[in-house]
Amino acid sequence: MPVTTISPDPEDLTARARIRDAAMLHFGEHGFERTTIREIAATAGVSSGLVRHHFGSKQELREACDAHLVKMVRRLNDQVRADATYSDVNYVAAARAATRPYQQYMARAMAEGSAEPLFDEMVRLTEEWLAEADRNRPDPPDVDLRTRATVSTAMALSVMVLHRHMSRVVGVDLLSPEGDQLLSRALIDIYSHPLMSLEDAALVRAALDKVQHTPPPPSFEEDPDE
Amino acid sequence: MPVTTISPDPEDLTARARIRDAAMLHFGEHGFERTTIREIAATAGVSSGLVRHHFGSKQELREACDAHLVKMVRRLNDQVRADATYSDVNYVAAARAATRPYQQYMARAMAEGSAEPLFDEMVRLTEEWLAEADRNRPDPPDVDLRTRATVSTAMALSVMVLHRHMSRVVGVDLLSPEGDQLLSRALIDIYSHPLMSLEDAALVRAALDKVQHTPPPPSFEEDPDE
DNA sequence: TACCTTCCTATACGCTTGTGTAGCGAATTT
DNA sequence: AAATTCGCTACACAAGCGTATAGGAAGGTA
Repeated sequence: MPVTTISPDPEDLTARARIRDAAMLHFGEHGFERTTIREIAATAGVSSGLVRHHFGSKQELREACDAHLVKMVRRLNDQVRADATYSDVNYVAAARAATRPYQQYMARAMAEGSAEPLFDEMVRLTEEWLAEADRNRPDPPDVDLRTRATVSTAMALSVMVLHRHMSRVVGVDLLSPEGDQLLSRALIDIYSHPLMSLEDAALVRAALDKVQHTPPPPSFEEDPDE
Repeated sequence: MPVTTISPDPEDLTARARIRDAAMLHFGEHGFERTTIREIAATAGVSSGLVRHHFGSKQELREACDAHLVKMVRRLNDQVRADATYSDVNYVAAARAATRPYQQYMARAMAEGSAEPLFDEMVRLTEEWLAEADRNRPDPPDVDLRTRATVSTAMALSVMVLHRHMSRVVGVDLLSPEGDQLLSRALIDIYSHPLMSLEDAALVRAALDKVQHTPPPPSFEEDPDE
């Protein structure tokens, strides 16, 4: 399996890299605000001062993590694309499997509004993908490619961002290998079946056209007991 | 429009309610960690001590917000369901419009792993919806109803959770009325068109069966420059 | 040898935060 | 009318945080 390589012993990494990895671990697990520089330093096996020495501030450390994430995902994407053993049909699953080590951090970053370049790039890739899908489509799209790609990207990412809720409901850790199997199958099943018929879609569109010219959205009554 | 009511003047609310509303506002806008009790108190027009008096602790205040969110969404859901002016076909859009005042907070709560009961309830509703859709489906589902409902729910929530990224890319605030129009149309278009053909789905499933019995997922080489 | 840069630690500062406590006025109860 | 509760404020505290600074050890360079 050409893309597979042993990740180096943490002992072999430079302190800077260890700090970054520790930061991604903690940021991914507890979020940016709830993790302290001291915790990161502790799991990296260095002093807290060194964190500042290498990254300047907590915010800059986060940006370094984001940059590293983008770099890694870009590299993995290239690797998977270049690898002939992955047909383009199971490309999605391969890409998801590839980004597994960074999923936790990626999910947090996305949820917290960080990692903008990564989101943008994913939209770009989805655009290419959708543009191709549009060619063997009977009816013309109702909205522009960019918007549809954005929504599709968000949907794909949602399973990462909300994996805690999902795991709780399903009863399986979706970030584990078994959970990933289950999730992949569910995604395939959903992706290959429209949730709405074309007729219903037309009906809703018509309803939308009507609503568009009516007064602003409804507000609602508050609690009586307050 | 029967469901529409004027929301009461903030001046008319009890301090407790004002605090809760202010908390939902700030939590929704900046997240739980980044908002301070003092900020909440300030926008509620009360002292910070009163916040503690009414809610005990910041965490309990959050829980009160979650509870209120659940209550409101449940109520709005009942209203929309009971209202005959909404056909069940544009039910989804109506529900989204209905929850607008709470979208920001809801998105944060979901992303931060809070509001479990609400997610669970949404899954339950999606299960009912999917069960019906399953009846006019040619092929049998590959995974259980619960799992598919969970994934579908997460997807539906993604547009809320990632609305910042999406708005940035699209160039329109998706929480605004115009953005909502655009978003609705995009969702309808996506929901009414499978992103993957049944043949491709079968192919990927087959690939998954093969992968299932091979060694653990690939790990990747680290940066050479560290 | 002397000097400088790089990597790293130790310690401390200043600020913000959530939380605790004391107390006041008004309404309600007895 | 007295007592008690309730809504609310003001003030203080202890802890934890990010950040800053001073300095030591190692290694290269002149």
